[in-house]
Amino acid sequence: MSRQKTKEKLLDAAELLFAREGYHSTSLRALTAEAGVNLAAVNYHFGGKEALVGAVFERRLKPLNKIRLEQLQALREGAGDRGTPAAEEILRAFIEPIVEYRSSGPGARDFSTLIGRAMAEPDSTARTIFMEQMRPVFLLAFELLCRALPHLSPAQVFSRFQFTIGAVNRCMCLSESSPLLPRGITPPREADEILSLLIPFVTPGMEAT
Amino acid sequence: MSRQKTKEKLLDAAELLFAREGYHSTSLRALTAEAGVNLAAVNYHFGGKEALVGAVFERRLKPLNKIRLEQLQALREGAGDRGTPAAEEILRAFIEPIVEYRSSGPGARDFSTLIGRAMAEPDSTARTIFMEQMRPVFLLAFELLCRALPHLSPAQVFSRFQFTIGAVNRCMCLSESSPLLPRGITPPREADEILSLLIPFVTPGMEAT
DNA sequence: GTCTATAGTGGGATAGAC
DNA sequence: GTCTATCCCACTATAGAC
Repeated sequence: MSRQKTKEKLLDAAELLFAREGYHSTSLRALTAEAGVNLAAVNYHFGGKEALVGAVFERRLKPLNKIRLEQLQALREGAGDRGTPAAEEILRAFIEPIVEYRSSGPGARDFSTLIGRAMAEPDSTARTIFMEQMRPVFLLAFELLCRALPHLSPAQVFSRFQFTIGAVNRCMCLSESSPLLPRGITPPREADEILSLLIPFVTPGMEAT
Repeated sequence: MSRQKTKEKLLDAAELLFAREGYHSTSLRALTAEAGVNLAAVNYHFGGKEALVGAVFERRLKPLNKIRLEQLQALREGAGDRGTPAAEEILRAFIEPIVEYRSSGPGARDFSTLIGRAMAEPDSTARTIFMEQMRPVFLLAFELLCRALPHLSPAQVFSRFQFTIGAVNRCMCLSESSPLLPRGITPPREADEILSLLIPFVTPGMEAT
């Protein structure tokens, strides 16, 4: 009866604690306590700690990348009408869903922090699952970008797209309490605001000759 | 007599293993074995594992940021002659040293991977030491950028500078074996090449109206 | 300054009752 | 499906001989 409940509670707690403390620093004891379930539940439902982090990524990333893929595919279809979609539209389809998602709740916010970390971490379950889920989205966006920017070599497009991902990623990790914040500056919080800073930054960089 | 030797060996091994396996996944046993020294040496020379990671960052970051600060200060002094230094020059002074440093050897390469991770990780000794060392460099670059881009608000300059850092950071983490690499693409390896991709990407983004 | 041996802790996983 | 109790292991840190 409460099978779904317990699994969900574990996923929520894992998301929160992995984001806040890191994977290795979070013990199953702390995790199950936070979730309000028994210590053995992780092993029963997921088979172990590693599999749990995989499930955390999969739960959020699947619907998110579905949206991104749909938007990118719509761009590709629609392109027949009026040539190639502009780089800005492609970048928006890639960036907007994650930025909006981040603002959709505290759980989503923790999750986006996790993503930021997964990209920097050495090979791990989290990284592998993350990359598997990202691959089709990344490759489609890359293909469209190459078409939109024929004056650049694929290698150039690839590098610039990586820089773009880095910029987006930095956003995901940026907290209000960054020790680098100069006096009087507050980083943007709303999705719209973040997008209206990010898109005008990455688009000219992508398009530059 | 071999005090310096042992300390250096430990720092080298820590750099390598922390970069490859992560901080928490690296045991003192593995670390001292890699360094070819005794298990107790870490505690004797550094006082513990945490202090060791601090020393790893300090050893590399101090000379690196000295170069960056000098270049930025030279830009500020020289600005009197012909107005304000261009955003591109400021960004180059910030980015060039780390990119060149990365190519200067395998140890430096591991270290730059560590930096990439330190920025995404939750609060830890590594992150604190890193931020302390970066602060003066970051603030001076920020101040110069604000002057070079008077059409932008300081908050805008801050966000865009953060995006820039994200793009640079992404470079530091990018390995040849990225699971996202499309067929036939090889990421750049030489410092010059990386710089000539990075600078033309971030400069137009910073300067955009 | 370096080593061995070990104390002391906390972790992931599991057996078996309910 | 949930719980308690426990096993077993790996780790950091330290004491004390050399």
